[in-house]
Amino acid sequence: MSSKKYILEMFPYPSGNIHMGHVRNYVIGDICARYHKLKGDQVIHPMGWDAFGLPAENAAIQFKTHPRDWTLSNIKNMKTQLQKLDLDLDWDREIATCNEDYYRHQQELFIDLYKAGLAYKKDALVNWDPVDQTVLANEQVIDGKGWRTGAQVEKKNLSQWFFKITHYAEELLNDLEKLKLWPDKVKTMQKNWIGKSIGAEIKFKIVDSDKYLNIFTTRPDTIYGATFIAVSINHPLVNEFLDEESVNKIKSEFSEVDDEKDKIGVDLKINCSHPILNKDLPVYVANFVLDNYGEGAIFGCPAHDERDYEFAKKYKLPIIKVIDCKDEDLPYSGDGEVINSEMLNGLSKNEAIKKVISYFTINQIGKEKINYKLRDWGVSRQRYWGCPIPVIYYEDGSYRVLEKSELPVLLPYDVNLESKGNSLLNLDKWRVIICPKTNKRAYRETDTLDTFVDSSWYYIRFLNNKLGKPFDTEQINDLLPVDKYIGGIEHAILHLLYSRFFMKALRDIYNLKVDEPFEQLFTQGMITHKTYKTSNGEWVMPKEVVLKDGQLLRNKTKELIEEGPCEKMSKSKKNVIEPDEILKSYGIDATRIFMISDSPPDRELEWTDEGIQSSKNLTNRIERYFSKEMTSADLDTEKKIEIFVYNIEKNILNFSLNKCIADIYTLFNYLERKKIYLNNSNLSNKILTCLFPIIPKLTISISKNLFKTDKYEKWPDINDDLLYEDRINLPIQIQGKMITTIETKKGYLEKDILKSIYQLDKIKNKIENKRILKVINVQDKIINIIIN
RNA sequence: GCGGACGUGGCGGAACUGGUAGACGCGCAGCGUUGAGGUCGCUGUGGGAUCAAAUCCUGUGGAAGUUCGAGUCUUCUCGUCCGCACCA
Repeated sequence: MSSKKYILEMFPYPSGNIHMGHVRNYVIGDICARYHKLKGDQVIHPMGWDAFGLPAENAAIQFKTHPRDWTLSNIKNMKTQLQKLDLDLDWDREIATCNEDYYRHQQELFIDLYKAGLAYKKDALVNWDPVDQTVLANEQVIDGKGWRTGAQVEKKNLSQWFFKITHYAEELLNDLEKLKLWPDKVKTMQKNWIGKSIGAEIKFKIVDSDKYLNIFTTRPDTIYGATFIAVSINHPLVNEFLDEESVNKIKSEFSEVDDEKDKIGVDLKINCSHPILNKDLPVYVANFVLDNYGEGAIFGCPAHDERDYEFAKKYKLPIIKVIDCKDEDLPYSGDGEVINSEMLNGLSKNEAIKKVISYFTINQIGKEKINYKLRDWGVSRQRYWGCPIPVIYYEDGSYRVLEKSELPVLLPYDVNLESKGNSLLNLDKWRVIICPKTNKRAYRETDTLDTFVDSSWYYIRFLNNKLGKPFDTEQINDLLPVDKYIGGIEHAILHLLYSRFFMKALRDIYNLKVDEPFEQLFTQGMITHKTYKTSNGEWVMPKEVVLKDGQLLRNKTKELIEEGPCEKMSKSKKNVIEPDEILKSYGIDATRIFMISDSPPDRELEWTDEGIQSSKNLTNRIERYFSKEMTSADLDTEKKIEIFVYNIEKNILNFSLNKCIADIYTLFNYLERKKIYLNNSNLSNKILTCLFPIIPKLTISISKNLFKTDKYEKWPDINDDLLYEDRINLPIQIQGKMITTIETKKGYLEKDILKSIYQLDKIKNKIENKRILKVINVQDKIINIIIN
């Protein structure tokens, strides 16, 4: 039964060289792809380049070249390296996102998103990376630092383009359940990132003003315990009531707090009235209120929230208990009976929440509200080397998103990268145009799109990379989702969430029948290596280290080397192994075997010299085996080979590739021990066909010799009769403990087999003078004898 | 703090829906082939008792439970790794 299989590995950033992580990734995918081809499936297995991005700009400055030249030459080099890996890739589907032929279609998609209301522009407080001089998405800020530069991210108010990913928050969350073949870990990470919580939005009236302050809470049941209000320093209210100087003063005070968890605040000297009680609550600016969650404002209920409690203690604010608990348990945030709360007294938490929300709704001071942590995706980047956003601005500040007929907006080649910030800004001959529609002077958008936009739909473009429009609807419906998507876990949120959003957005715009881009996700583990250091802390590459008289020495200088723990291969720690060098000394087949042999593919793989050597020994052994003179094979051999075919197939389908290697050893151990050599028999062909996806080069060279062909045609069909094993070693237990086994035929009669079992010495000794209470016979599996 | 994954020999790891724990590999030890060995072949290898063997005991982080039977299921506990983290 042939079907369509789309097998995809995450495409690489063309940084210059292929590293071992790529090799592992692509070998895993390649084994799948080759297997499916042998099964007669119509396989799509493309490769391309995530070719826009900042490193190219930095490298261009450093090496006095151009981002485009640098990128294209890297692509050329890496393609040569990839081709040495014997990967069965559809190179005619190749794309590079920096090519006009890719990004012009992306500009079209941008226009469609805009028309659908899914792309919009707004002033927003954004994450500014001061080193890269660009805005970052929330997903690209880790621990308050830029994901690439590690620089402390600043907040800036800028007018930016956004994609409305929040429109799909609920669906992105719910559809995680449909992704049965995704790792739970990734799904949980996305779930937490989307961060749905159900609560209420409450309007607090600002005293002596006709304005209101909106606050989101998941605990409206504690409203009677509210004793203050706190807002984030970036809340609009702050700018309204304080001048810039005071705001800056507070900001610097906040940034001086050593421990980020220390709670400090400044009294804004304004009050809000309590929505139910007749009292006023003071409003503070507090450092612990997040501006990017909820409304950027909270009501403080010190008795039942740790942070509010700490804050109230510090600023001597009242603490009112409204959930029944012991005083020493304060702050208590658990469930309990509501007290001190007039209309809610005696209710449980959930009852109280329900009742108070309905009260708010009726009196129009609040309502039920579902809140998500997920924010809209800011896609503007103040960088040159990216996809131009197809928008122009007029002198009056208004803008126009271009028509599709005005595309493409080409990225100009001649730029001065040495200038500060985005070099497009200084390129007036590109930036300034006369709008063909209005004949007015206009300026092109100089921000470019986040490169994660490029990678959000590349798997679609692979389906037809030559089409004059972004994609063909029928083809998408026919060939998507990707059946197996293989890559690193580091994209668990960013790329994989954005791609899911894109698929859904395109579905809605174009009436596609696909909801999710990737049916199965497989995250491969990192490759690690021991680290080596000299006594003065200098990292040393593994190839420079030699073992002499039990001591590790640097081969050139004879310095003593300290061995450190196994860590992810990284340039900075120099614990890297270069694929090119390994290919030279061990060949591609041994390398492919080692990539999958020692650990399951989703776990870490430790690189060892012994490991690659034993992989090499295995390829030598296989080659040697098939060069021996043929001997005759018996039925048992045929059965063993049938089991081998069955296991290899099962293990490839499960991504248990390490077990495939074990299967290979098991088979050859058996054949060689019994001195059965198959030479150019059909059985050889069967074995070699199964080995072909794993070690294509070697198996082809063997088949040229034995069969005078360089092709393997078809994965062997399994003969179930040969898999069936008639004779078994039946384990016998007494009191559930293994005693011995007895050889027998399947389908034995219990009373017959028991007769022979009771004759066995080991059993006889144990049951003498005992009464047999019960015999449990799990037919063809085990017999357990219970005695008193 | 919240969430997730996991804990099996000297090491990497096998063990399908509970049914012979340690497949396979690495390492180690012994023997052999070879002028040589990043080679190859054979044998052994969870721990303990016994000169040795047959044999016996014990054994999947720890404690308890369910079951004829638990690495696998349940509860508690300890530990490791990863992700998120002042999320109102």
